[in-house]
Amino acid sequence: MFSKACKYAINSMVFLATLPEGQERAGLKEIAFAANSPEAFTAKILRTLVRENLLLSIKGPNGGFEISDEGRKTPLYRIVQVIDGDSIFKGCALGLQECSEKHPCSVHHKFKAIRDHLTGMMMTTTLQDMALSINTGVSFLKT
Amino acid sequence: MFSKACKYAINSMVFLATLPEGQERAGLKEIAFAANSPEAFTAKILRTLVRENLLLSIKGPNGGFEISDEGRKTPLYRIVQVIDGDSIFKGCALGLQECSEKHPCSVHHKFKAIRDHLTGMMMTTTLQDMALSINTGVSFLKT
DNA sequence: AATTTAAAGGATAAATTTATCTTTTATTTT
DNA sequence: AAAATAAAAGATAAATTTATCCTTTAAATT
Ligand code: FES
Ligand code: FES
Repeated sequence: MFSKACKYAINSMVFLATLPEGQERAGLKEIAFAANSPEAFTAKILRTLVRENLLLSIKGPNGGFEISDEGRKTPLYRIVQVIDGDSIFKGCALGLQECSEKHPCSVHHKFKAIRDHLTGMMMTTTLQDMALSINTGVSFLKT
Repeated sequence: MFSKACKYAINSMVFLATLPEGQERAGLKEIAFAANSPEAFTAKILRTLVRENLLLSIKGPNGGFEISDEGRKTPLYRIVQVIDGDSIFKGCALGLQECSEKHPCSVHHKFKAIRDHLTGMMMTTTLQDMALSINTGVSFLKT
């Protein structure tokens, strides 16, 4: 469904979103541990998120990463789009170059309904929402 | 969503399912062309499907592949399961080792609904259904 | 200013997926 | 029986994704 890079990105962002006001900064090591992702690979992914202004990064002692205000409000959709592109939201299930009503594949109608449901869910679920669910003990970040 | 190998498998099977009674056999070349898939790679995938008894293969002159009766009735679900495994139907969206109600990730409830919808659709859509939709001109196999 | 800390950047490597090519085996036709 | 045909099998290669490592840059502390 999503690439590993994308899952690492989501889990890193959600972890940062769970941190309380005033101590929202975390270092790479801490993030990678919390997100269950390999450190160096995570670093690379975080830089992408920084470039997208979803994260702030601070160098030097006591440096690290913070989720930006924008990042906190960001829907899950955006993370997936940034890391994996939007083929999962737009592409044909069976590999036709274009998914369209005009030239549909043999599962288009059934598949589109599901894909749109997924898209809607991803667009309306923010990292903040996910973090809250974790902070209230309803769900979990790690296995 | 699905791997290329999986899309090639589905499109090859659907193509074979579109062939009319009495001339249901096709060679690798014809199949690969119809399914828009690379020939040698397709050959490898077809062998997997033969091993699963979803296809029959005949060597020698006028040889080729035919969809088996079992294959014709097979739900799309089975092709995906054989080629990609069932992580798409069972796995956690965010990478937790187990997807479960007891230890859910932060999108579990929302995601599970969608995933189950997908699973249901894939279980109830047979290759025959897809082939019929193509044969009646409602949908298309190639771009 | 010098030292330490931690991210940025870039090079490299491992693993997996996708793709191709060559030889062997089975089958049909001559 | 010999030749031709087409899939099976296995080796190899290219491309992509995942992962690690090393040097540079920026910032805080001493
Ligand atoms: S054309 Fe295949 S999903 Fe729309
Ligand atoms: S635990 Fe993540 S989808 Fe079920």
